[in-house]
Amino acid sequence: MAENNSSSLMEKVISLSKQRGFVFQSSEIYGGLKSAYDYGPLGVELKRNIMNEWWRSMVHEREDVVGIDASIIMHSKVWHASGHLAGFSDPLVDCLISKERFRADKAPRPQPKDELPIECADKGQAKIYLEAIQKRFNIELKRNGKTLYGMKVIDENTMGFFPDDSGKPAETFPYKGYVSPTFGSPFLSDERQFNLMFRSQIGPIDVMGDITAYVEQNKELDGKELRTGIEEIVKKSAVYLRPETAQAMFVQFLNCQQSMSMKVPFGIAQMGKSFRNEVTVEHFIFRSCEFEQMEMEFFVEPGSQKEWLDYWRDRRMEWWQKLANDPSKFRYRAHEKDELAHYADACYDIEYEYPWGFDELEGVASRTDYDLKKHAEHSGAKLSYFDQQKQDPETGKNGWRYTPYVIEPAAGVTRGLLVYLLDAYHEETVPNADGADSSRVVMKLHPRLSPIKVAVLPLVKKEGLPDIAREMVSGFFKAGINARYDEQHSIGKRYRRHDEAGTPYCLTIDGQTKEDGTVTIRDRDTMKQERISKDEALQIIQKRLIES
RNA sequence: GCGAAAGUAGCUCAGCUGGUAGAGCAUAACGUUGCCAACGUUAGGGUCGUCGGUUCAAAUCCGAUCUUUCGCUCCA
Repeated sequence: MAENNSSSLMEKVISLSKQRGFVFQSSEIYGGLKSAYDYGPLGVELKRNIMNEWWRSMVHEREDVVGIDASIIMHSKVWHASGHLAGFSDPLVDCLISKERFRADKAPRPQPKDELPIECADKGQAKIYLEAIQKRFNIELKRNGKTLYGMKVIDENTMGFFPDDSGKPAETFPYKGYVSPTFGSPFLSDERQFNLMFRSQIGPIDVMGDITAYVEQNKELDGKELRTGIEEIVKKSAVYLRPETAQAMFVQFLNCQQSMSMKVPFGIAQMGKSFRNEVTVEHFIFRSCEFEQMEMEFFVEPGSQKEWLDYWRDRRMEWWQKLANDPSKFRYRAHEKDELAHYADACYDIEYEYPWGFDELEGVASRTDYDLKKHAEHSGAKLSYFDQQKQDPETGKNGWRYTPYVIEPAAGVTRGLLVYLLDAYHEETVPNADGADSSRVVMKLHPRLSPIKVAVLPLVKKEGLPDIAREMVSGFFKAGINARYDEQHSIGKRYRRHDEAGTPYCLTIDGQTKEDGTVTIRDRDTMKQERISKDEALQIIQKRLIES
């Protein structure tokens, strides 16, 4: 088998995705929309199959997990309680010279009397920046190689340009208290809020009307005051697209627990779309603003979270590996303390070795009781659990009321789809009809993930063979198996086409079928064929799908 | 957001210094063949990402913009 060059594997998978109908660029005929993707005829099947497998293993096959499907738009108080509305808007600043954008709270903070050298990447850049500063601020900094100097912090709010050693500034500027991390530039824009959640307005009356009226009535206000006023108006009817599906499980914790009489430990699972205004989008469908998640919140007794964290990490790892050709490409990595989100006391990332290196596929986090407590606090609901069988560890009395701890396996569907496309892609050298080498591309998707399970192919388009094939196809449909009739082109070409689509089995109807009622079944991976009875074909394929 | 590269037929690409677009594969039809990318004949398909500028003339030069890829930054 020819080894794939990993740098071009991504390109090949993207190209095949488009050609075979797995993934298309969104709005392509209008020039495409930044990092939004559509799932094509095969992609939608693959995505659903991944999600169905997840649902089956996480919900159907478990007595201790129930599912929900919550709305994408939730009460905006949910996001206040979860901390998303605060945490989502980080103040960002642009360097006016280099155009670098960075987070103000993470920037270096030179103190009064400190020099403010601007370290450029090279001499050429230094010259360009020198000119830009001269043009914009009308001061001529000194240049030494790739460093520009002459700026100094005077006090907390002021910096100055010191052209000589006299100690007197030729010009002073307001100082923001920090400089840009890469160049050390103190020439910065104001801090701006970048909302990472998608905001919209609910209600039929456009909020622009209220804003216009407000602005007209408050013409004397300055920019900052106006902004605050407008924010108030907008926020009144603002709704947000969920940035994760998890919050719905916390908010519906009591309803699920009570309606289904669930006893801790138990979980609530959900699959669906989430939305984030990512700062950067990258790697095809790996990170995009609209994405799909498969999340489960597993509620456990306080103190047992470590044990359950390990349990779910292992279960999830097994699941990913079971459906892949190469389990060695998966690993898990414990988060460092400084990497942990504010709500977590431990976290594992399940990572996959993508063409650009190991990167996240699923996070298994121990979220403590943070979320339930926050929602209890903000909503006034009693989001706790009463266990009659247990003793309260503090009072020693029978019956224990506590806020459950939460273990959260949160997987990206879209990332999973990318992983399985990458894992499935194989190029092989196989003999052609004359025995010479020819190459074939085959998507070795797990049969249960394959968009099409079985292709039924009449060897020729005549002698009644198409009728037999179509009859078999409808038999598969009745059994709930996605089959496909295909009569275009030579038989060899049809096999190769279904190799690329990842179809695991091809049934071929030939002249002998009419004589003895047998067909050939061809295996995608081995390319081996056997003759089986036409009437047993459905059973045989059903059996292989279950056992695979 | 910054830097670099790219965008020409469904796909992969060619098109040299400006002169009104080509190949292979793919697609469709007919014929022949009949088990691993067959052959023959024929056909369809591009306002060269978009907008603007220079020019007698722009796929080609210039500017802007959108999109993609890679690197940086970011990823609560």
